[in-house]
Amino acid sequence: MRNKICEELNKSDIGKAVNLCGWVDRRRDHGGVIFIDLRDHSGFMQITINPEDGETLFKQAEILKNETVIMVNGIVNERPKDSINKNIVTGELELKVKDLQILNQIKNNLPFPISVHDYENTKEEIRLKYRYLDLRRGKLLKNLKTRHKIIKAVREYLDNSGFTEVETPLLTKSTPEGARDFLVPARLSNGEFFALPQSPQLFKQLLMVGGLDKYYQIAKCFRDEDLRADRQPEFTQLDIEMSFISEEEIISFNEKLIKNVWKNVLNINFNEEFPRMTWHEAMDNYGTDRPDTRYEMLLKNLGEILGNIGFNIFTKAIQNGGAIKSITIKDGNSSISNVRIKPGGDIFKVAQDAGAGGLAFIRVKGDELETIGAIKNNLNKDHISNILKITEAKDGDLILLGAGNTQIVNQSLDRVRQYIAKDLKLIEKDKWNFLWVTDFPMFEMNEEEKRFEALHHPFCSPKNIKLEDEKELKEKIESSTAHAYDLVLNGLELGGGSLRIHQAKMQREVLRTVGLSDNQINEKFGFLIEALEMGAPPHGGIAFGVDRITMLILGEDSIRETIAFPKNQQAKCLLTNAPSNVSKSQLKELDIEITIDE
RNA sequence: GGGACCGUAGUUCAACUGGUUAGAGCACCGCCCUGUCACGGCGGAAGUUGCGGGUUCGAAUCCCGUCGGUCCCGCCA
Repeated sequence: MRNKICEELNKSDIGKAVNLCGWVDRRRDHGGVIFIDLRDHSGFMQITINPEDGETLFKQAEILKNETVIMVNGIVNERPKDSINKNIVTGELELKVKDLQILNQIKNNLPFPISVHDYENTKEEIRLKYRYLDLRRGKLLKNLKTRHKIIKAVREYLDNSGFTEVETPLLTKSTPEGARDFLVPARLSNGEFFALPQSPQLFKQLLMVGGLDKYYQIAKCFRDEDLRADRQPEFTQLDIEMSFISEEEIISFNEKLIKNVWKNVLNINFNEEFPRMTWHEAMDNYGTDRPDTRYEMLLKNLGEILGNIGFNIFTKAIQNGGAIKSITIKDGNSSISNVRIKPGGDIFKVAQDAGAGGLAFIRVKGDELETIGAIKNNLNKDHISNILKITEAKDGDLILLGAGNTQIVNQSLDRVRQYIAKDLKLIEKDKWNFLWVTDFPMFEMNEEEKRFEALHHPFCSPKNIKLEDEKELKEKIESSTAHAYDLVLNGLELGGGSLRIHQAKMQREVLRTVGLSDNQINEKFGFLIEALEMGAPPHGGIAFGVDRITMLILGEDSIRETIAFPKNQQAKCLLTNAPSNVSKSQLKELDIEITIDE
């Protein structure tokens, strides 16, 4: 059909006859001469039509509308010197048209403008409904190409490192804990359901038992939970698993893999090793397990000083086993007013929304502290100098304080820290702050349900627990640390992994600890435990969020900008109108009845 | 499940404190124009202000409800 694409053309083509296909991006009709910007996936080429070229041809060109699909045949000409357009690659050329064919006509009034010149901030709702038009606008195509480049770099790297890509089932078994499953009715086993995988976790472990040694997969995963800008019900993981491997080996290998992606896609080299931090250090200093290290304002512990000065809220916090922590805002006295940090203020509200009862503050003025009387009156010189020392606060700085339940103090100061960093524009652009967070606890207490939950998942291997000592196994496992690690980038979790449990006895014990009965364990995970009994090698791995990596590399705010056909926030596909009703006969075949009252 | 913000022409936006016939750019339709490149000029059509109700002499604007959208919390082993 065509023998060239627009941006392949250069001066060496002058005088040659070529066929081009594409869309009418824009028509400039001067009455006598008509210019058309022809657009294809590569870029633009101006085509020109004069009345002398033939009456039929000219009349055809006169009525061309934007986005009409055309094929043109003509001679590549050099443009007159004063008509060169430096803004486009083919700006020194034009195509003198001999023949023009309309391959597809368009209806009037497209839902939104396509041409880059009319690129407008279109409502996402209609962008999703007409996703194919949105794609044609170019930005999304560029994003998809970057995504492809990332995946290609990953595949090449892993292939060169001896990995095999294996597809694991999409129709699989529902498992308790974790996210809600998407269920699929199984016609041949009436009344029973498959679940779409939340991750290929157990299958990749079974591949290790099968001796595959090094596995990866660009895996679609499904979780039926509410959506966010960085969360879709179906998303893509880069899933990796290796056998006979240590935690250190996995971390350093994957660090190289990620560095390779940044090198290939952005041509950025990281010569230093990614910094590391234990989970406890992260929680202590940042109040979160995915710290954004692009800015300071670390959390400082003031419990020892302020816990016994006689200020009731502080005293209680410490007595109840909680914490008093602070963040220091450089020059906060001038940048943040009292209105904002007192009840009703925006910063106060951020802390409050995170569960904090309030937000105390201290303003440093010279070597004096300015704060409410109930705090100030109980501070002696030693207190003051210690506070200044720990908070590293100087004249003009503002110290914000949270007191109470440690988790709530951490969470609220973390949110306040992030909020202020954005508000005061403390985040430098083009920073790539990777961070490994290690040594996650195996379990945390779910206070509502009064039971332990796995912090990562119940297949992580606990550190330093001896399987032989029955008593130690039971006693120590609840408070144990996992061989688990997350890779964090600029405060966002890129991926996480662990060494897995490869011994059946340990796996049973961990599943018991998260509250499963032996019956439930056998029913839900019997196949895994059986496999572990038959010569499972020590193994471990990691999974990265491909959508998130792509989003960060592109500098987008939503993973929807990295996915060809994403769902909206109600988990609907506005293009196809899925999900939708199915016919009665379909339901009958499955013995399924819909019982929605209203 | 909860909170915040939003919904005006095909589209992007405007319309002051509630006050004429709800305006403008692009797109669309018609006419003119032989070197433009976000071409230009003249003219035209295009609106149940998401929907329903209320307050008012008067509602795009205020109130209530509802539908839709985005962001966030919960949730996401």
